[in-house]
Amino acid sequence: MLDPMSPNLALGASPAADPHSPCPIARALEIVGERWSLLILREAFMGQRRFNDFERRLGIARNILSARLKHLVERGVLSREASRDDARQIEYRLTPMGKALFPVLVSMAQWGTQWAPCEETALELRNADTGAPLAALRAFDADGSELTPRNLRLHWREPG
Amino acid sequence: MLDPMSPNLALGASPAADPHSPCPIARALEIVGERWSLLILREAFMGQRRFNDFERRLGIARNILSARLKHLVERGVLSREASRDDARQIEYRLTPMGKALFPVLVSMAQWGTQWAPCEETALELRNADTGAPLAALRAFDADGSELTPRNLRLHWREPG
DNA sequence: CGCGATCAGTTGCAGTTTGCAACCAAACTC
DNA sequence: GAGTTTGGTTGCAAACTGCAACTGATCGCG
Repeated sequence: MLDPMSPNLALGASPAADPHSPCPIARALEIVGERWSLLILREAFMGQRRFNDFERRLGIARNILSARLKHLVERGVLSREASRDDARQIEYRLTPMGKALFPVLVSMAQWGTQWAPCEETALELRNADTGAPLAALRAFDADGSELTPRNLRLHWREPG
Repeated sequence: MLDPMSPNLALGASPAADPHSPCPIARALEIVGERWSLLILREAFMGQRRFNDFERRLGIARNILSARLKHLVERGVLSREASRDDARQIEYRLTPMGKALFPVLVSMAQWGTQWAPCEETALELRNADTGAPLAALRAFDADGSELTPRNLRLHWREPG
């Protein structure tokens, strides 16, 4: 499956979706990087829980939805449980692992709003208490200083 | 291509990669949601600019890399220019649109580090000036109040 | 200039994934 | 117990991915 002698195994190398990549971005993509996965999670964050609702709201093929939900459940992003009211109905809910993906969706939504504008962007991010719109995501380091793209650096750890 | 009468065109409906979706997340995914795209951008943020370097560091097939770079250039995420030193070498660089994707990569890297841990996570996010590690992304609203997952709400805009 | 090497691709083909539509079984409704 | 709803599965066609081999422009060197 993976050839350990491959020159590609130098740092950063990975098939597009390797769950054992040293890169956390690649590992995240193995879990939520397939087509539709993040849109399913968007709906989950907006309160949807059921197969038919995901299907209708997304316009996704049923077999694909089935495969994605299974994958997300296996990876621990969603939980799967039959409804108490009606044993036919399966409820898919965000786990803590799934809820922790919120910043990923927020950063994508903000980027899409700014850089891929549309006649009508219909998704809004607001302070639920005051209604104030979301301004921006900001990064801080362990000392509490704010980081900008200029001084926030992404790099491979030196071995040793 | 798109049937305007489709019941799926109720809010939130979209093929997985519809550039005209009212959802900015879907529009973002149309641009950077294909396999490999975010990993290519990771390398770009780490300073890579050339075709052969992307290929070697990612272990990606050349035709796929070619297609992804073309797509990212067409969408405005990367610029493509021949090197002044050597006309064979093409330099792919992040545009402002591309640089603005940094929070997406950061949020994914943080999530992957926390929820898809590995023997050795080798990607680090640090304050370039002090070396302090990144703590977290934080969201603020237009009034300057900090937002948490509890009071940051994602919802469809009411029409009208 | 002429020759081989390098760079950024393209092409052909096989295997995988996606998507549509039809089918299915269990559980609820009446 | 017949029909409906829910959450799937299956079969098949089309699109996408990936490997390997090929190409065409440019470069460095003698």
